[in-house]
Amino acid sequence: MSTYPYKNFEHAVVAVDVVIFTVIEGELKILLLKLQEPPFADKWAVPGGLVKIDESVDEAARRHVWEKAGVKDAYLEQLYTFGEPGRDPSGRVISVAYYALIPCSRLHPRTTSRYADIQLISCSRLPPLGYDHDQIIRTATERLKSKLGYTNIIYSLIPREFTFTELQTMYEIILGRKLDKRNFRRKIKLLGLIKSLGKRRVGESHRPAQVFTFKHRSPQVVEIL
Amino acid sequence: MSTYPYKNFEHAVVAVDVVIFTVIEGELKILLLKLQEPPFADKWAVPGGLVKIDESVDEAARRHVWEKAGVKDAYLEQLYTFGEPGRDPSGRVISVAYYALIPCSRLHPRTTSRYADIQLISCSRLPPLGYDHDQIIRTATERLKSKLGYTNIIYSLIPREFTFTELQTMYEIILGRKLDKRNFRRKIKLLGLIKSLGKRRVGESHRPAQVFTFKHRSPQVVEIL
DNA sequence: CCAAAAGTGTTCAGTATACACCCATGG
DNA sequence: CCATGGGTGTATACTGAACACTTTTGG
Repeated sequence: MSTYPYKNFEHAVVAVDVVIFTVIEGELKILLLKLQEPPFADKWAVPGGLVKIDESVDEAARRHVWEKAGVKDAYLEQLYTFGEPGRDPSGRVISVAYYALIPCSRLHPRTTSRYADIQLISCSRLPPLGYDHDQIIRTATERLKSKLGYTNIIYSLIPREFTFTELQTMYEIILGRKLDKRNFRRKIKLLGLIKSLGKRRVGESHRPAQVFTFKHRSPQVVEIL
Repeated sequence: MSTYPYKNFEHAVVAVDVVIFTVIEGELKILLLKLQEPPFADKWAVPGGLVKIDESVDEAARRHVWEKAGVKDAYLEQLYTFGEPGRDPSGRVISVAYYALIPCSRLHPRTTSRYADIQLISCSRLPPLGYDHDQIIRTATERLKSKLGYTNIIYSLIPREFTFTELQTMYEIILGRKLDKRNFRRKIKLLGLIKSLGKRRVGESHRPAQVFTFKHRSPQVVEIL
């Protein structure tokens, strides 16, 4: 890096912060770490950290998802870049925020010595947060809700095999409102995004439900709601 | 900054790049600068530069709009952050891209010693661009088109006073397709975003048109198209 | 009187919404 | 046989799209 031209420029440094969503126990939850050191000791924060000199910003975000949630191929999307001086009291840090979607079945939170307490916490009962992470989480939640309506990204949040009711319930949990069963099923069928696996979910003290899966697991723009 | 904690971290630095749009001569145009030094001599680029240590990223973008276009209160919106290593051959620069909207009547491009050639160039006839600015411009153009459809931001691109046809033409130029006059007028009237100024555009060898203005000049989400 | 753009309603098709009952299973 | 969720169709309101003629001015 001897030719590095910005050596004498007093810079900001770049970090990423990742809001990791999952749906579990009938709620939309976020993976949070308990901070142990000042200036935000005992506050909570989303996973994040500085971007290394030789990795892309996307890679940095993916690395943090892997380190804290144990998943390598989560759905990951850049949200917004937060760059107010003063958002991090310990220095000029500009943060590129991301959000990730992980089905609860695949998520394995990992504690580390630096973050002894990692928890999935419901979006509707957030604890006091450090930095500007409340703002980041609000932005992420809005984006997720909005994107559910015009893309198929829910495929990345639901287990590979699911029933129609499970799919509908997942929408209802995230959107925070009830949907009409018949209209929902007609719409989803018409879009042709999912296919029946020809088997049934048995042993549940009611009529067995067909099991479905998404035909494709890649983001598409489609009018869902 | 003696307590600055990241001194020994080999960082990326942060820049902004701003795609400045205007509509003039019946076309959507972008303000471009001709680069004069390697590695992109004779290529073109959008205005941009490093973020200063004591300014927010938004402020840096606004500063570049002022320096190159002579406008202080343009509509400005963050687009996306481009952070691949290698996007700038001269060092690890992460760029937060913005786009700005300015009515042609208010735009005053300014040359500098560093950028002797500044031009407004049609989106449909872009010259060879340096860095990843073609990608940034594509992203900006898509966002602008999409946002026209569900917000009122066109207020920031049209002169303060305008006729109904001028408003419609501006949509048509940006979207690249014709709209139906009667449907368009009904929709806009129904939304109640604009008001007649009670005067007419005279002297144009056809029936005089009413002159309108936007009631409010702040971004709102409304279903336009 | 001719050219040019302003201004104005109705019809139709497609989509979104509201709504209720029978079915299959486990206990 | 009872409780529980699975599964299905129709009628109505609303919204978006297509479409043509008269008016007013300047030259």
